[in-house]
Amino acid sequence: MVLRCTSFDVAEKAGVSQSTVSKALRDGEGVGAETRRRVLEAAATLDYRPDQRAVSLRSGPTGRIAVVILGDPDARGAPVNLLSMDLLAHVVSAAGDRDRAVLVSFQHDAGSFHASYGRDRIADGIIVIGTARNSAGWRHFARARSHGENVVCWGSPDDALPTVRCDNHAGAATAVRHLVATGRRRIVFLGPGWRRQHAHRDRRSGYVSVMNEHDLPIIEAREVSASSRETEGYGATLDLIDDDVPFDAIFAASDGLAVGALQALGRCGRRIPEDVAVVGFDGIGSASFTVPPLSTMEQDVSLAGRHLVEAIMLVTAKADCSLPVVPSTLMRRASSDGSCPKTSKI
Amino acid sequence: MVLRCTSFDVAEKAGVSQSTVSKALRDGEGVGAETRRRVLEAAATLDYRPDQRAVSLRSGPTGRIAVVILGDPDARGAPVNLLSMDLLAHVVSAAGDRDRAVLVSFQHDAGSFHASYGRDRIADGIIVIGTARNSAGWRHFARARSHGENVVCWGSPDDALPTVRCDNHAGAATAVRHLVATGRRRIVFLGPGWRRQHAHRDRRSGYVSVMNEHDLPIIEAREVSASSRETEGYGATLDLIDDDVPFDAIFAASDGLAVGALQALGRCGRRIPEDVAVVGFDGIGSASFTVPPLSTMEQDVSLAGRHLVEAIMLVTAKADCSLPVVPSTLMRRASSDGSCPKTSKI
DNA sequence: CTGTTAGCGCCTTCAA
DNA sequence: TTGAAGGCGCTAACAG
Repeated sequence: MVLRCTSFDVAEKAGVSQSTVSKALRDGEGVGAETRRRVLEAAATLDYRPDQRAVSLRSGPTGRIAVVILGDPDARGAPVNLLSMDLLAHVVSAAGDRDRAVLVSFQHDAGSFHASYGRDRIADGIIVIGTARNSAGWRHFARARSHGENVVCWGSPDDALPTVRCDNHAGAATAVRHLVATGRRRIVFLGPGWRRQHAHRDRRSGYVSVMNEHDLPIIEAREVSASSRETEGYGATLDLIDDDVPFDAIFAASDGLAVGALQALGRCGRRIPEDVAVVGFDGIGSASFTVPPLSTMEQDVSLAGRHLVEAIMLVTAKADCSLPVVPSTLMRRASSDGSCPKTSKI
Repeated sequence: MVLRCTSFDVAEKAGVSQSTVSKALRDGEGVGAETRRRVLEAAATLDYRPDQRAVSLRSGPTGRIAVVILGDPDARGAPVNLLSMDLLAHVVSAAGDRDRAVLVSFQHDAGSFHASYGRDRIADGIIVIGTARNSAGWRHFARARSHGENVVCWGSPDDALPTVRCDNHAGAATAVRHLVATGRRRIVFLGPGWRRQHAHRDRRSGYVSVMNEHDLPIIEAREVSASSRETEGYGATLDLIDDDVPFDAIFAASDGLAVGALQALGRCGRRIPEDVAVVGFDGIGSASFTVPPLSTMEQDVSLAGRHLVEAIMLVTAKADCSLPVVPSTLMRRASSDGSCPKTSKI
């Protein structure tokens, strides 16, 4: 076991005072070269490292960022939203690059939300990443912010918190234009069961505007609510088929929905992309491993992660920051491109 | 902004001394009822909360657990191993249940590993979750442990660290028995390109022993190394087909490999499961969303998460603990069960 | 250039 | 029952 060893031990061994040790180990400013050498040597042989709690206690901010993954209110155990997890990974990486440690928690139950990271001096700011459905959660963090917590977020259904988001309208328009350009005319918009959210509205409006541009009919899948996006997409697509709605393409507002649609189409014998082209939105990594690989609007999560970290640092420093919009790019894969299957990643 | 407010402020407002505040807010032992009431009231109106850094500095352990996700050495940016992320989520949940905060970091580059959480008093112990390939990483954490860090892990290729793992041999045997029971005879073992690891050996040995039991031929896919398991599985399966190896089932040592196999089989026109049944191993959530849904040996990640947290707490407390083995259960889905597609989750 | 002296905010003996 | 005093380990003024 490591015996705890303090700067006093180092001081004794080097034959200097404790404060000299502190200075020598920090920047070395105002310490004689020879003295500094002795201190460094003593510290090395004793394997000394400063207690970060004391350092932090003394010098103000904690140097930590809290990341809260806000899950579905009815989620049991751990959440599995792939996009959130993907973004989490990038936020952690970006925070590391800026020398910030990251505290992570998963929260979903109303009644057990925890947002007092700043007050408790556990972290300097909070990044909330979530799906829009947990209204109680979003409200809780909005309130925490008005009580002085530093908060920025991704995925909020509204504008109560400073938000980093994707350019949903433009991305949706790009996706739909791609479908139109490849000859599709009866393009269905497949939205989530829960529609009261920013991202969904913007993606839908992008779809609508391009369809109008081309005088094509707006076709919307019925709302289906289920425990996962995949199941929603599956159910909604089956409904379309049951209702004998003619369609030759689906633009899904999220990859989860699109994956469900692929399954439903497969089960009903529709060929993809010959009979129906499918394009999703989000860019979860596993989308490229569906059969056939799913075309999607891929959000730049890496950039989003960096933006979130920059934003929380600025907010914490009380600096003004206009929150940036993250671009998305079309990944053409086999699900929307019968004539060109080689664009598939594999 | 929250003005920092200390126990001295509360003391002044309540007309008592600071140490009385401390006691009153803690357990209330040895404090008069009326005094305590006044203190609580003052604390409430001032919205006082103890600075956790000071609390921790004073009272020993940090109350935090570090979780390190060890990624592929050549990973650029953030890792995407689904099982690791899934497990991370469960570890964080389990830690929350035991009142431990979790610090997360993603590490992959040799040369920038960070393991001195204990020495720096940043956390009391480290849970390393990783894929076996990052040998340098595993070595680094093993060394850190011998220097006094408290470490437990999941996914280590060897036994240098206390490890929580799945019952790989038994799980593999279950999977292969299932294939045999449903009439398959020429069952391929599809392993990863990188074979020097515990999990792989045990899963292979489970396969071999059941095949031997039934006098069936051992058929192993060629090793293919690629940047992802999916691509490895894809390539290895194509090789099998190119080599005209006859087979009617694939048992893949991980779901990533299995997903790649599904893609390759799909592209070559083999029907699943009529021509080839496929069973994976791991239980990443998205396996149920492939087309067709993938049968797999699902590890109990939730239990694994709890075990890891328990283990690190015991190790930290210098208590003995025998590390438990996590069971896996067969999820029968359409990829291995032509006659019974309804067992699919959707 | 170095050492002494105050704290950071809290918990915990020990007297009163 | 309460308060005064002494740390936890470190940083940062201020003297020497």
